[in-house]
Amino acid sequence: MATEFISKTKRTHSCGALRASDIGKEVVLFGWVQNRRDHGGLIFIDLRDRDGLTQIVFGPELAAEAHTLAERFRSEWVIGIRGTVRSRGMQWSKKENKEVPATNPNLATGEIEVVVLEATVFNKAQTPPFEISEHTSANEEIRLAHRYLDLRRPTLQRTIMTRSKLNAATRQYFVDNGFLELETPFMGRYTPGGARNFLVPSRLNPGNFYALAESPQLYKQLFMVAGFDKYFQIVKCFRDEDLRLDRQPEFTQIDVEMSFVAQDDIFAVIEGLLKKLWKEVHGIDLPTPFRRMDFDESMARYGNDKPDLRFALEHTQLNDVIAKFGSDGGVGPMWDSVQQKGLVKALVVPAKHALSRSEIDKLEEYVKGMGAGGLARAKLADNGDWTQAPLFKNAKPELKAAILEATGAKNGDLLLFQFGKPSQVHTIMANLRVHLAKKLGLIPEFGTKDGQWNFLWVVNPPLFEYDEDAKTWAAAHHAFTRPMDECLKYLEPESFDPAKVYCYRYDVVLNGFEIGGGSIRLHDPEVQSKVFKAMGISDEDARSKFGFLLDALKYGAPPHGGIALGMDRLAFLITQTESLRDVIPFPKTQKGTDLMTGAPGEVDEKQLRDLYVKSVPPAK
RNA sequence: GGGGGGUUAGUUCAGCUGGUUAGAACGCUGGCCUGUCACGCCAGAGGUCACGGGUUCAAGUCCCGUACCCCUCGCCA
Repeated sequence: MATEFISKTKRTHSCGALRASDIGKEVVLFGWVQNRRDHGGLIFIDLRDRDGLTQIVFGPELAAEAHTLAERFRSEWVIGIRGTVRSRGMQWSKKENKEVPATNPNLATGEIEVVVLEATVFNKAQTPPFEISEHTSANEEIRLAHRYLDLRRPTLQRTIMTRSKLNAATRQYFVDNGFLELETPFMGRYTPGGARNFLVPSRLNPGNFYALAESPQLYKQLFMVAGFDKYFQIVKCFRDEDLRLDRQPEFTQIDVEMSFVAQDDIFAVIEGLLKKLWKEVHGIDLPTPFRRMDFDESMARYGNDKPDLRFALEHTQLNDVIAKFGSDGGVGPMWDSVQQKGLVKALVVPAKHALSRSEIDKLEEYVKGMGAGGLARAKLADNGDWTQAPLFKNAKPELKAAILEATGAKNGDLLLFQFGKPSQVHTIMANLRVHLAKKLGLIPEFGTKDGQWNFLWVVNPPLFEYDEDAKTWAAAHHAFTRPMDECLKYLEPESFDPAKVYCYRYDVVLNGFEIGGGSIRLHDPEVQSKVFKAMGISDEDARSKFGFLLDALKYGAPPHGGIALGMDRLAFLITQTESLRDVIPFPKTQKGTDLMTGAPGEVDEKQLRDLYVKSVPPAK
């Protein structure tokens, strides 16, 4: 009967389509039973598909057979109905003390209902482990285990459909602008450096492994060498690193590379794309060009290279102030830190956000969790006294005055300090800043208030960073980034100073999340060789690691550069959801497992033998 | 690898200072109900208190360990 129904009776509308203008039409709807309200006589059912909800009504005298069937309907049964669209009846309003139209303003289809003439059941459903609705409160673990049910919920359906829209708009944008969508291998050769790779054993080549691409970086540069001067791809990438709220082991990038361009050209292309995406999804016009900030400035003021500019709570670096007074300042630990090439930073919490002592103690616990020794503080009393500030007990008044001047702190404000190893001080203060902003209600715990889209380009970072362990200079990002022309002299032997080499690298940041990053590449083999030399990598080393790319650059490589945007992060931010997992249909847990399929799982001994692989579980 | 939070009914949670038969809401099952819309009313079923040890006359509750989930530092060129 069900199969007969579906072959004879074709769907005429989705469950979100019908309006008052359709009244009188005979329609066929298919969908899931969201909800049954059985009045003994009349039965109301909200029928759901991905487009919305439509109220359908079964009356005993209208279609007795369908009504009898509907008495047995339960949540999530899949049914089909044929019926007539009609206006909803009148309803007695106690509030207004008169008859009012029984419309439901919460539904797009709330002006109408479909009175059923014929109904069929395609499938019954077990009672689901959680309610399939907008307002489910089931936790993520149970939802991930039944992801196919979670994906049936309107919220998730909307974000997944938005993602589809982002994909379509992205392709449209690049194609319209003359880009070619080209594909690159997932399985490639392992290249050292960067993220840990997932490895795939080669059956045909015993003992050898493919690496899953952590990005198409090298291939897209080779496309430039080959002359495909505008490339894009929406592509999966794989990185075997620890997961976070905004990191999954497999994720999607919008990968872009262009020839004959300078940094500004790439910015314009990406700003155009983001403008289009925000217009498409939110109907708003993002102001462009985006703000730009030097990497060094971002580190100094915010402690990282992805500052959230929706609020202030900026850092102040106090090294100069502390150094000016030296050991006379009376704050020994800070002076020691400055002498040991450490960093001293302060953050002012304005008086209006008054924090209790126990709240500040909680902040101290929070920063200790990141390895801080403590959280030095000074509460400025209304008379200007420094209270709760043991560190400053012997501090010179002039030093205190200088700190106030540098930070702009006023009576009633709270000063928080970190000092020590620069990278650690930056990280702790950067996280403290965001943590405080959430706690003080300056930004929401997650998501984005409408209109608060703070885009930013972070530009001009140093090319190298010093590797304390290896005692060498290493590429801060990758070795194929072009140094700024005015910095090239610091690669020459007579004025060698890697710390002063800045480069054409850029990150695009939105509300504290890095949504993309790229660089202008090194296409000149001579400069490339100097860069390797600065890192202590010989030509032979470089050749053995990146030989094919270095070769390619010698055969007439055009100047080129590119960027990759994190599609998942973009989707997560644009949909204002809580986590990347909300915009990935089948995401993995923090340990990289799939709670639905049970991946990763064990395999047969024979499968391992075929691959010449032996499994050695960790000793307990 | 480190720090923090969590795990009690199908779901979300409460369960105090260790003390009789572990509760609530929603959901589920049955009944009643012709204008509801997260319908309403009545009744009922539903528990390996994550797992393993330990302390105790007595453990959901205290201690130790393990597993899993979440946030985070490290890591992510």
